[in-house]
Amino acid sequence: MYDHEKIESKWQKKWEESGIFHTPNHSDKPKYYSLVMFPYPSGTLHVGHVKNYTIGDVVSRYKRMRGYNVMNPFGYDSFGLPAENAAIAHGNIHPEDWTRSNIETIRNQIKKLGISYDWDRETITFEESYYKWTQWIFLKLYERGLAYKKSGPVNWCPSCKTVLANEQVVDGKCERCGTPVVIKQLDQWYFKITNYAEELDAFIDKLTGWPDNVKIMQRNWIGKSIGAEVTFKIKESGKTLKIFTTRPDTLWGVTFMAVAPESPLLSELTSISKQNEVEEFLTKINSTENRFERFSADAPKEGVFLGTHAINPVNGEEIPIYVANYILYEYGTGAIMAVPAHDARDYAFAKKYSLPIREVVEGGNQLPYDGDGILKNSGPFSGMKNREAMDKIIAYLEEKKIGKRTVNYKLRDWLISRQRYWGAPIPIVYCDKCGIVPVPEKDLPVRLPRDVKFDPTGRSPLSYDERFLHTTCPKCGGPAIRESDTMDTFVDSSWYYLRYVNPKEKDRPFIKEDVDEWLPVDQYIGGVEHAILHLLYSRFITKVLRDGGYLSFDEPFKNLFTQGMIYKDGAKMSKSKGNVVSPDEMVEKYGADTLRLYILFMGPPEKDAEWLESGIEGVYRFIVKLWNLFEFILPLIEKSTETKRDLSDEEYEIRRKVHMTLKKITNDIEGDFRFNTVVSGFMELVNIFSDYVKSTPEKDLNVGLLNEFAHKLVPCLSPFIPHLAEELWEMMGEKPFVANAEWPSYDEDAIKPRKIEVALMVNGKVRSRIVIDAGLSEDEIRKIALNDDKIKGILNGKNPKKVFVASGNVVNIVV
RNA sequence: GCGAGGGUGGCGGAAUUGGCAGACGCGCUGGACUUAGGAUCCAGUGGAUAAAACCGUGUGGGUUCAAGUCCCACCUCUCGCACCA
Repeated sequence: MYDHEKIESKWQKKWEESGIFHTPNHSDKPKYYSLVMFPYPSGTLHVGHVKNYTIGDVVSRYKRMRGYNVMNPFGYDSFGLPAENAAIAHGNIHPEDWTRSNIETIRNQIKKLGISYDWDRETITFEESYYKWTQWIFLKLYERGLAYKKSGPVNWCPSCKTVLANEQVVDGKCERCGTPVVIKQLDQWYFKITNYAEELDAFIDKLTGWPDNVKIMQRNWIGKSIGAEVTFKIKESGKTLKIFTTRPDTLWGVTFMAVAPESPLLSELTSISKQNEVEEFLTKINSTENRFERFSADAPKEGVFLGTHAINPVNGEEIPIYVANYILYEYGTGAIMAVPAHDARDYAFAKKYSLPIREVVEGGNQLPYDGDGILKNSGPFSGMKNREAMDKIIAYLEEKKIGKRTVNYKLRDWLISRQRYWGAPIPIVYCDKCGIVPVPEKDLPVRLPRDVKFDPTGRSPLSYDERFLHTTCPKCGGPAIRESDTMDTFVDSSWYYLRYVNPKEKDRPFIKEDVDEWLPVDQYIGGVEHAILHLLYSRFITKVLRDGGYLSFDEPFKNLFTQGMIYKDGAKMSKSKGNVVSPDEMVEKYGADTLRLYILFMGPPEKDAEWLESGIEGVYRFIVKLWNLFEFILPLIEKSTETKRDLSDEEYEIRRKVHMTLKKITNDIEGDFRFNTVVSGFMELVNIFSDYVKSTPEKDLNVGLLNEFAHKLVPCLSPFIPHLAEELWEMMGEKPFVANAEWPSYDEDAIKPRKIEVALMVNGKVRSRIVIDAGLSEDEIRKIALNDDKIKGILNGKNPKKVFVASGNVVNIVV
């Protein structure tokens, strides 16, 4: 009887006692760093997590069997809003206690899944020993001018009561809670990720092991565009107005200018007579009902003439300046030159306010036309192809000192302050005399006090804690006030994969030599939801640390795999919908091996999949079938004295299938993680042997064949169903652990068939089948095919036009 | 609107890259064993048909001895970005 509970607890204990999954930092073996995205311990794990960790575990165990020194660590992203909110929701229990108890639970859940983590490397981001170094990273950025404080418009979530980074705002709503975000003017800390925009964009090309969709998302987010900055003079004031354009070739088609409503230039560009009208317009578009829809692409284009004019530097024309709702303050210079003939938005605006439209690119059959063509009405550049003229026009602007080549990015700096309790305090103090002073490295960590009222109020809870707040200035020794905001959790998670290398290190975040040896991560596995946030931040922090001399590689993650989600009843699992599948229940009912195998069997791992109870039952049946098969054949192998026996044709074919399956599953793992077909390969093979054993009298069974099958199959099962594989391995009389066994090799010779079945087709339709010896020449096959009775009947004496023999097992006769 | 990836039985999904479509699993049908079956085992299962011929990979065309796979046009779904000048 297959008893999963007994087998699984037995081997989990043995693995733990023997410490076989502890990875030394240095080894003769080649290294392999396998990493899964660590969880927020804001509750218990669901089967979606199990999918992530199972894929990671299969990879780790497979690579271990392939002779690598595999690091497979685990940790908890345990600071931040989710944990804090959950703690508050559960009756104001302290976030630390809440999080710790969740970590306990999760750790136990994972141990029951038989994941081969090196628990000595476990890392918890809220612990002082970790966040001390998160603060250290802040200081390193500060030293290099990459951490700065500025006042400006920020995204504020009224429900979470904190600011959010741009990356955390989705469709104008808070990424976490879905509350519409409002814009506030606040003094906040930023990381200057824009300094790395160029490299973050350029190095995407080097991420050959990343899925394309993630790379495209990062590229879009960074939003690099090449163009020119052009300076227009203001006729009335004599001052200048700079704009950014990607289409300097259309400069001669400019018929008006437009500035963003938020632009600080607005007041000086507004003539006295227009002030009231402009005020009214601003009030209107900032009203609550218009505030969000204004930023949608299909909002109507609206604006007001400011009463002033710009002078087009290339042709001296006077053009009116407008304020317009479709101009984004944060992009470019917050002002544009408008070319209605060649831009749909400018066109709509021009139509609405009856502004002139001048075509300068010939090509399209209607306006607006934003494609390529021949320039006209464009002074010295008329008659040229617009693409070719582009460079010449920029050179012309530079020569006349009215413009220059410019690169623009959509990426904006990373806002890292949070007005919440559960995070790493920003290590800064404010001194009346010295101003902003960073906390010296020797004084780290700046401890997060435990006893504070941490309910969200809109201000950091630390700002009410007098004992935390008051300190002395590290520079002058005078009284000083601590920064009370904490850091975004994404700062914590942007370097955890480095800490895993030296998790216990006291004097530094990690040891350079070790990190340089282990990194980059060979395989990173997680959800697509982190395609921009976490993955972009981690790339950024890696580059910052590299430039600070703390590590020597450019990119943290060599290969990335994004697994699909598991749905239930057509929806994402959530507590509120009551459709969460608990791994504990499944482990109890079917065992961890079955759960793991089912999750891998559900479909291609990168695709979303629907959880079906009947599906896991099917996999459980397979496991039992496998168990029963081995219970039957192992005693036969044990008591057999038979040494070697020639294989019958049937046995040869079965053995061939063993080696073919071995080859197939090895390819499927090495290829694109096609674990679903690996599992079906196991099933097929077990079916074949079950049938063989059932249909053959016991005395006629080829024990050598059974023995080979067992010794080839069980190690292959080990990464997938590790507990059962260990148990079978032991039952076979082998020494533990099969987890340390070598990945079985296959014999190419055994894959060569003795006999092959050939499909005989006439005009592409199968009309007959014959079995022939393998290795016949095409001519011989052709002859046999034409001699086949059924074929002869169909040909009825006629001569075929042509006979194709394809890949040895298909013959097509054309008549 | 722009970008990416998909459309194969009742369902999840396979198909040495142009060579016998539907592997494997679920579900379903029939049978066996049973007091019982939502357990297990056996057989069957793309559609249509008494059976064969026949029809079948979103649609229409094309290339080829041969197309799920290649080419052209279209329909449709999912995801991401979305006034980025």
